[in-house]
Amino acid sequence: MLKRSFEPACRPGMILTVNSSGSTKERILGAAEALFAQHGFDGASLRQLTTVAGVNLAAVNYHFGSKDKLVEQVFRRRLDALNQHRLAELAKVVGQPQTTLEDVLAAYIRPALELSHDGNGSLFMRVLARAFAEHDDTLRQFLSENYGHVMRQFTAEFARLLPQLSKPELYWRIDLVTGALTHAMSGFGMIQRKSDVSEHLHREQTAQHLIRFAVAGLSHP
Amino acid sequence: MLKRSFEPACRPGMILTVNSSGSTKERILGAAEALFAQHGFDGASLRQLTTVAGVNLAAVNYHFGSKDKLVEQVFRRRLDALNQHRLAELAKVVGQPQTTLEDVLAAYIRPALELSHDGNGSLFMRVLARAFAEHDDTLRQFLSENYGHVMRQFTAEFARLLPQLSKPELYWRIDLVTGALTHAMSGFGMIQRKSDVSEHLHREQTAQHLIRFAVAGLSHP
DNA sequence: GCACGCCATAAACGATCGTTTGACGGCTGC
DNA sequence: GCAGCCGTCAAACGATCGTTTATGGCGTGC
Repeated sequence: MLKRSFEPACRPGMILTVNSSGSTKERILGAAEALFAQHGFDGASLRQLTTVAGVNLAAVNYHFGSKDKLVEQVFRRRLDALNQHRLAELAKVVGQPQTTLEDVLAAYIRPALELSHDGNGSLFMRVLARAFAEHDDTLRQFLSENYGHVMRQFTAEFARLLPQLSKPELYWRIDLVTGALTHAMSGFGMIQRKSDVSEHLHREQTAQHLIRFAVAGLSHP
Repeated sequence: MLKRSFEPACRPGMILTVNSSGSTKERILGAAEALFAQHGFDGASLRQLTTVAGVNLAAVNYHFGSKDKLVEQVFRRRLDALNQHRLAELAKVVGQPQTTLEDVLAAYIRPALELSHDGNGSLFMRVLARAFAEHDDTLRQFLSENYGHVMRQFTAEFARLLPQLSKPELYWRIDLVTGALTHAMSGFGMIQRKSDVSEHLHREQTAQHLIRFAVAGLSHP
């Protein structure tokens, strides 16, 4: 059921395409993303990680200070870009005369979807799904402190577009939709790869499905 | 970000009410459920676990064979009952002349909700949410082998009630709904405790919300 | 009475963990 | 030329991991 073995995790067909490209810090971050997605934060050891990254064992503590700090940087690297992207998209649609729920949801979902379709980005979505499942208070606080304002801005927009819903009701629905999206995004790494034909069309279809699902989940009577 | 420290995990206000009740095996299963929910399968050590359970360190390997087997039993104990309950509820509604989507979803959701509202059962839902996020193939196979027939039965019923949806479309929506439910159930351990007044009413409201959300997510045009 | 299975216990096993250390080469600026 | 920082490296540190072993108490059946 559990696996922490070292050797089989490095079998030939593995991801370990991360090494031999970019600086040491970037290689570590890439390998960390892949191994955290596969084996979790506890399950992935620094020895696996540095082997996959093709760097020395001590490099992690030299460049990041500790394993925990490395975890934090793995989150920061992706979430900074993701939430910036989300805010930019949101700013675009709220400026328009007739903002719809679909527009706002697209601003929330599309950036995450693009990330999950971009090679290593899909691995990060799995890391994120793991993190949500952890229910760790430290992580919760980290997310709230650094990216809480984004969620608050979107929530305010949802509240404006769905005035018939009470606050608890709205929060609840947002929570459910968030769960569905996280679940879906973290799974795309596997589903999506089944047919790589017309990648762009597939991505557009996916976006439409997710947005429609979210609209239905948020606005049903 | 990560915590595997031993001492603070056993601070006074902790869950550790598990010990000193029931047989050794049951105490171990209870403590395992709680610690796996909090710290994950890798993060929870057998030494924490046996301390919380009030049993000897060797007891786990004596009664279960290994830590992995213990994990499996933690799943079996709850999932056997849960899926049996689900099938019983499903059998009730499909026997009726006019089966609705709400009925089938209620048969799927209510048993899980009851489990998540029952003390340690809510901890198990968190364990389950973790397991889903792991994306572990071994676990996937375990679930498919032992409980796949339940999901297949429900899926067939969904397909019968939603003939306008293509198979891929249906599977997708089920996946999204499953993600939302797992996310929600695993979170109830925290949300629900905020107001313990009229527990039964709250539970009924929750069930209604989840079912309506699922109906909307599955059957939107 | 006593041999035998069942279970709890303490102690130890080897392996692996995250982290630290000290030495070594390559580079820049004086 | 050489002092000084930077990044890399092998090696070791103590701690903790899952698992195994040896011992002994306790009850049951012959």
